[in-house]
Amino acid sequence: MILPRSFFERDAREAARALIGSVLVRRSPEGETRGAVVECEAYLGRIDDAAHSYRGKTERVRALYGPKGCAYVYLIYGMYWCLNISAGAPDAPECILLRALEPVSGLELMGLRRGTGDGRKLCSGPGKLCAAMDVTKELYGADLCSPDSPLFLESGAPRETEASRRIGIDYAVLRRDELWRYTAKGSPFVSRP
DNA sequence: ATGCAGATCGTCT
DNA sequence: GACGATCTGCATC
Repeated sequence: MILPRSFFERDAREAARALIGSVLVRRSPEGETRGAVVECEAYLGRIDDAAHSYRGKTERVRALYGPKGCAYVYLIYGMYWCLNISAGAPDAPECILLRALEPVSGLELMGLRRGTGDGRKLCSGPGKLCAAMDVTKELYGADLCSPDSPLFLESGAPRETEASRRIGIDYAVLRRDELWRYTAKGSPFVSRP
């Protein structure tokens, strides 16, 4: 069952925690790949100095100001793409960063795109999962709640989750210690223990 | 196991 | 003009 828009129309922290165990599905000309979400982080906007929307609306984050359940894709360090899903109450520019997936199907294609055969490392990071799932700027703004979307989420088996500090945002003096990173307990597919 | 340099460019000040 | 919500390979302990 595809996750409805209402799933994302709530506090990004709640949606992020509930997202663990869901399955990200990518349909491309080369084939279909699937991965269960085992790690993600919530970014809250105006009150969160780690969020790209902390300082308001800019061209890059315009997807966070539209409908929820849409893709916010950005380039980091000039070479890796990162995938976020817009979430939050209306007018709240929040999002969920997908950080790691447990490969479910299409492993061969993922390996081809990633240049590795190690299943544990195929999607164990925000840049890695985008490479494995072929997520690029072309999917910017894509509606993940639409039936014919090339990228969408399916509900999965519930998993026990844990909360921890977000990764790589030590510059965010205000919110660096918030436990807004969620992981599937004990999963060997996360980006870090 | 831990650490660090380098790659590379769009976005924002 | 500076800096990333990263990843990889190579060096060292």
